[in-house]
Amino acid sequence: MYYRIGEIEKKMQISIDTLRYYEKIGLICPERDTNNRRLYSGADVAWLEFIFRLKQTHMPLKEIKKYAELRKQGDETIAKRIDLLEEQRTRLTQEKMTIDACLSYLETKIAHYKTDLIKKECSQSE
Amino acid sequence: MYYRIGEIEKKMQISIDTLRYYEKIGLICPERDTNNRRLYSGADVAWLEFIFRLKQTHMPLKEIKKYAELRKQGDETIAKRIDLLEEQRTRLTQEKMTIDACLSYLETKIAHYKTDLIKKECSQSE
DNA sequence: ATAATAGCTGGAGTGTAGTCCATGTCAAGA
DNA sequence: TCTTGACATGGACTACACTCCAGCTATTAT
Repeated sequence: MYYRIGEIEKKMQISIDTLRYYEKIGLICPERDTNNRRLYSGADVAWLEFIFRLKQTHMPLKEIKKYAELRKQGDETIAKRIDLLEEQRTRLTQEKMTIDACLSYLETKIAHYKTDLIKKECSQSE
Repeated sequence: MYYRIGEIEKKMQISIDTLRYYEKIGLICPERDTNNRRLYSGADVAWLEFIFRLKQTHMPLKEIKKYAELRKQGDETIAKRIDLLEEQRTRLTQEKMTIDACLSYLETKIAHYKTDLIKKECSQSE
């Protein structure tokens, strides 16, 4: 099953321009039909989904590209790819901790503001 | 207690250029000494810490600036500030879920690659 | 036959968040 | 007095990740 660029745009949340940009920087390389139009395979779709996930979690395209390069080089690079994925796992675990720290900071701040608000209301009703 | 820009740079992980940039876009407005040099108060430091946290969790400077504007306008805006902080809390909770989804995706992928590696080793030892 | 639709290319432009640089001022130490 | 160090300013430059545009081609619908 193949998809054309417009179908991919609708299927996933990636604009045609972005898809072409990703190709330009070497992230993805779909086949072409006889009229030179891009044909994205099921494997391409899976890869785009992966890219999408990595981007959602703030991996820069440069990093994603490293992984893409390894994919292109074939099975010899599987060990290296595992390394990259494990690094990313570590980063994400770290990031969750950062978020938790920020969340508790927010809670404290919100709580402070709320008591400020109550004080204000009291003084106004005097 | 006041700090000069070089001290702030060392104290926190923010370069002098970035500190001046933040001032330019109106995020922070330190006092000045008689020689026009910036003097950051303890409150400024606390505010920079807050900015740092928000940035760590990917809030764009524009959003941070909204909050900064409300701060400048004084106590009347506390309710609005609570709204912003609660929105951010929602976003971060959401983001944790995104990260978890990506993490389980990574686990699956790593597991697949590892079985691939084992297969490869077996076929090589034949 | 013609017009609309979907695609192509190369290249320019945009927004975000800095980062760098030339030039200048001021205070303190040798 | 002279130099060094820390600061100031305005403005140019950069990296990243798109986004837009002009001009072209091929397929489909009327």
